Amino acid sequence: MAEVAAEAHVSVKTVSRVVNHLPGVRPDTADRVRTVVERLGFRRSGGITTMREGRTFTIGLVVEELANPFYSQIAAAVEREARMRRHHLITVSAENSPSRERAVLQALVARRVDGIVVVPAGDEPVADPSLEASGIPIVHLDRPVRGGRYDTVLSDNPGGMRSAVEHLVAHGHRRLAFLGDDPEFWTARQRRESFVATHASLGLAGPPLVVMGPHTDVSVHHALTSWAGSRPPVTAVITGNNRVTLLALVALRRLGLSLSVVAYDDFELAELVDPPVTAVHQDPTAMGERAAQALFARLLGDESPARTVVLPTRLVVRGSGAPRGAPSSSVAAAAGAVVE
Amino acid sequence: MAEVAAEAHVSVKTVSRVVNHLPGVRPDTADRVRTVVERLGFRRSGGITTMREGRTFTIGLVVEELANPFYSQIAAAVEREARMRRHHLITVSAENSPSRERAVLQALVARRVDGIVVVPAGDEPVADPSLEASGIPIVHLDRPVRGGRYDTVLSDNPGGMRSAVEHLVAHGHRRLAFLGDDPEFWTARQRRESFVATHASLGLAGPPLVVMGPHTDVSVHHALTSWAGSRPPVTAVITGNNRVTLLALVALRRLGLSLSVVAYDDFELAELVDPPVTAVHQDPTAMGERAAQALFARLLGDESPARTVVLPTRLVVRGSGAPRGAPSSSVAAAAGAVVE
DNA sequence: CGGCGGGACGACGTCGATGTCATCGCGCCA
DNA sequence: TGGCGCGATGACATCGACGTCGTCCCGCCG
Repeated sequence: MAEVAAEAHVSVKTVSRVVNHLPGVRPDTADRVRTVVERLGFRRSGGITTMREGRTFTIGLVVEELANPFYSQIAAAVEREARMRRHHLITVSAENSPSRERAVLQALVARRVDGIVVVPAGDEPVADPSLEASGIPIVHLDRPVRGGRYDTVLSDNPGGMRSAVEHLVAHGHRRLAFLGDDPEFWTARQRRESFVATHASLGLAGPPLVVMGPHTDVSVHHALTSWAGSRPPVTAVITGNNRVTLLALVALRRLGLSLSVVAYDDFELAELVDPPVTAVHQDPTAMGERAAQALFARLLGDESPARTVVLPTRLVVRGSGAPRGAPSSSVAAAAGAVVE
Repeated sequence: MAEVAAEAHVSVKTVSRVVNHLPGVRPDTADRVRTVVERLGFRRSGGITTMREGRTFTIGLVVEELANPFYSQIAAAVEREARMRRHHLITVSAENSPSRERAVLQALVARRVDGIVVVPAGDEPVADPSLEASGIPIVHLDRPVRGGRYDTVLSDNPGGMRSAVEHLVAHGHRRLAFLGDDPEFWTARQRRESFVATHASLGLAGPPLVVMGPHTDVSVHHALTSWAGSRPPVTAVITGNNRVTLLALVALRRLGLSLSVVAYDDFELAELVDPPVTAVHQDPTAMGERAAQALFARLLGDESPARTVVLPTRLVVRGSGAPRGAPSSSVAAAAGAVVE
């Protein structure tokens, strides 16, 4: 800038005025400055406004794994909201490790991001004094954190699971199983609990069948074969999230089993699998939008108490919920057992 | 920092030394300072290093659409490479608009990112003097730009398309069609050209059948029905990218057509579609990694001339390439028509 | 013709952290 | 006991841009 000023025989202040379209500069002087600015390819140093204004017009997003479609849809939504407000988005994968998450959050705070949307890795709040002292607004997404001092956007896991179980039961299934992900995940536990509760409230016989992760193709393979071979056999499986769904569908195909499936987490090609997969749709786009909107509300000065929003899920029926494979008589028998 | 210094009865310089683990501070003094730092929750102002070092330890990624799995895999790979090098990643969707891309690049330059990976929206270089004057390293990914002054990482589109065509012909298909995406995309044009060239080089009869996008379900529906009804009928379709693949598979299912399909762009559930979809695998993860590596090489001072890397594709055979649906005699007849 | 008002412009301080160099104080040796 | 050397520490300038306020000059009016 000093260079430009010298070249144009003005002070840096005048250059500043011209660059920022401030009044108080004679047109001919402004022209001269603009010419030099053009010639020297001068640009403001950007990072400097950070210092004075204390804003970086950048927000951070911490997810588990960016390659997972669930999170990439969230990231796309958050980025769009940010872009609409002339902010940039820094996205980081924390790989579901609380220690990594803490490091990542600290790094984002050090970068002076204006706010953070985070899918928490653990249930415990990140006890980082500097993070709290920074006063940077945070929004929790998809999973709550004990204490709940921050805005939180969740999906209605109990409702989603209930709709899945009820759908299967309505189609005559009486022996259902839940193939959940790692119970370390809050969402996995929520879905398990709702599965068990709904199982009981519908008066289904026997203990609820549940196998939690973390899963590999082997563990899924084992769970499915044992369920299919049990007496009476399991006729329908609910998968706990998109990772589990993928493993389960592959295993079912390889094993030649034709259990009914309801997938928790909808996916783009659900319609194309044979049979088309009925799924609980969570709308990660809406989740990302709501989280970003809550964050920007805080950035605009919203000082109200932390809120928790629970977004509804939607059961997308595509056919995989109907009884298949087993002789129709057995289905009829099962259906005959319905109370009421 | 001044606050800490006053509290600890030392100068800001000494605080600086302690915080940065610089030598020349008595252990007891350092302890005292650390205690105060802890108590006041002091953190370096991050953005400030920008001013002196001129580095932000942040790189930018510009893609078309973050929700598209192809790009989200790229983003995940670039983010991982960046994280390994203690850099942050700002990801922006340019929605395939050159003007938006230009604005986005300018914003990233103003943010003083250290480097940029961009999937160019157009063929023409972004003629922005300030961008070039900034001296910020840029790597082009997936699509080249005229002039080619920057490092570029591409996928072997001609080779990928050739492998797809050859695979289908090897399975007896003689009437193939290409359902390409918008020819505004360089990759779409490359694949079209390779389809036509391979079609000719294999001595297939008749003009190559090509319908380019942009596509909607209607346009895809129309193309597929007209191909299926042509004389002799088309027996195999190559889809131009993951967007087109999705539309085509849905349309085929709805129409009840059983054309063979080879998808350009592999996808996670390709194995689960009925029949499993043979696909040209581009490995977006490797593309993102290579691009990031090239960028960081520049950041470390690599001054060599711009290089272009072309990554190989891999045909993942899953069964959808084999003739289907049509009476076996017609396939046999087609197979009988093979020259040699 | 002199004073006054106002537009145009520049000197200087500011932000947060750090490089540079001066200084301070202490112990040791001649 | 005076001087010297060295480790510890601080004062100050610096980076880039902008806010504040003073200054300068010109034209207009009494």
